[in-house]
Amino acid sequence: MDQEDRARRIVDSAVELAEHGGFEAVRLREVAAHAGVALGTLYRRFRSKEDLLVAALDREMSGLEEVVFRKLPAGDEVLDRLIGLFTLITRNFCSKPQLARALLKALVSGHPELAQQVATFHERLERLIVAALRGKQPTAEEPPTRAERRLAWNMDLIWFALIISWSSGIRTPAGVIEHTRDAAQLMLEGWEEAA
Amino acid sequence: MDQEDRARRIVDSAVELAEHGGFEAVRLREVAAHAGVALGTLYRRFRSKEDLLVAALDREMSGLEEVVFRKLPAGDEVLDRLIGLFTLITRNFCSKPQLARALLKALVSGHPELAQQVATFHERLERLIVAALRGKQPTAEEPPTRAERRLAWNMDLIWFALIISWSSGIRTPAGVIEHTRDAAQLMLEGWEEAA
DNA sequence: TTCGAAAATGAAACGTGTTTCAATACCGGC
DNA sequence: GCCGGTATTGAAACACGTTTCATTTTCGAA
Repeated sequence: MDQEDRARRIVDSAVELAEHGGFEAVRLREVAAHAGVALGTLYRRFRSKEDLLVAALDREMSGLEEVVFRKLPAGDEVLDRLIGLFTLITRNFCSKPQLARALLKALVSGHPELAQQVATFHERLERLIVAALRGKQPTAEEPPTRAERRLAWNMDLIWFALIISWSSGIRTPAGVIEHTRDAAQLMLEGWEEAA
Repeated sequence: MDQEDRARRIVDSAVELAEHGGFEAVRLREVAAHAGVALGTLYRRFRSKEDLLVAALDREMSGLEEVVFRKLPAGDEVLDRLIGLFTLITRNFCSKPQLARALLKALVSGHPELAQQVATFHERLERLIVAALRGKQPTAEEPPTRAERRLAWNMDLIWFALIISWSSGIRTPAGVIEHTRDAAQLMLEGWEEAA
């Protein structure tokens, strides 16, 4: 029951509560009680509710990375692999809607102290996209090319905006995937010959 | 001092407070006092703080539309006109950072009752983008083509994600503009011959 | 002008994020 | 084993979004 354990249990409790009732259901007194710690302990580890939920998002991303890197979406065509990746992560997010919306809300909360973590989230997503582009994980010897980073960068933004649209209630998961495919097609025009 | 007036003054007060102190500075008791109405009156017109701020965003968008439609960004090239538009709206947003962040926060808050207004925001932005693409406003006789809507749709998402990045503190206004240009170039490859 | 419904008011209350603080428990070094 | 500092606890308090409600005001129709 060291400090690590405490932090882990706090995040566990937050995730559990968020899965059922979303952002508002993550009542910090309840999180603390569930985790078996005092409210002050929670605030020693996490600067705010948003900070806590962003930590939870970090963990979710790790799970996603493990899934993706273990078995990269197959497909002979770049487009197929991209679509495979985005289908995977969109389904992954939307399968726990309340949790995903809570984590997204924290991510876009705009708290300045979370800026670094927000940046990291996008970097991790871009790494996944580059891996899907290539069909394998980039190595130190073969770092992402300029073109790859450009495309990953843009697809990250597109998917991010789409998942927020879903979170806002103006798009379905299927709509997110469909539009992501359309954007990928648009941006991949002229890709094969350039490669 | 009819109902319209009251609602207008409430939004006025919210904007004024947001300009100085951002989202947290929009304290509803203060908004109501500034507007000369009771708190209950505010809650009769607006369902929540986010609803109020989205109404303020609506008004800001009207101002932006007036500016853009009065003098559409010039340029012989499609790309120049697009860049002109996004430079304009990015500067417009970022010139009142606290206000913009407050309005964005409300926009992405995920409250289901705001879904329609969020959708409308994107539609208005897409209309501006199509106008910039053409160099003139679309008419009923010449509605946006499929290709135009596709591009506007994607550029809307890109810019939206970028402005949220700015709001999160991970990008500067110049970075937003720069990246928007890059995305526009990428998506405009093969545009001229297709037109 | 009068009447009734709708709107507005003022004030209180509630829930929850966040802060504070004194008291206590823990833990590594002597 | 003892000591000092650090982490934890429990509880209280504060701020602010939101709700409620009894009372008063406004306003259009008869």
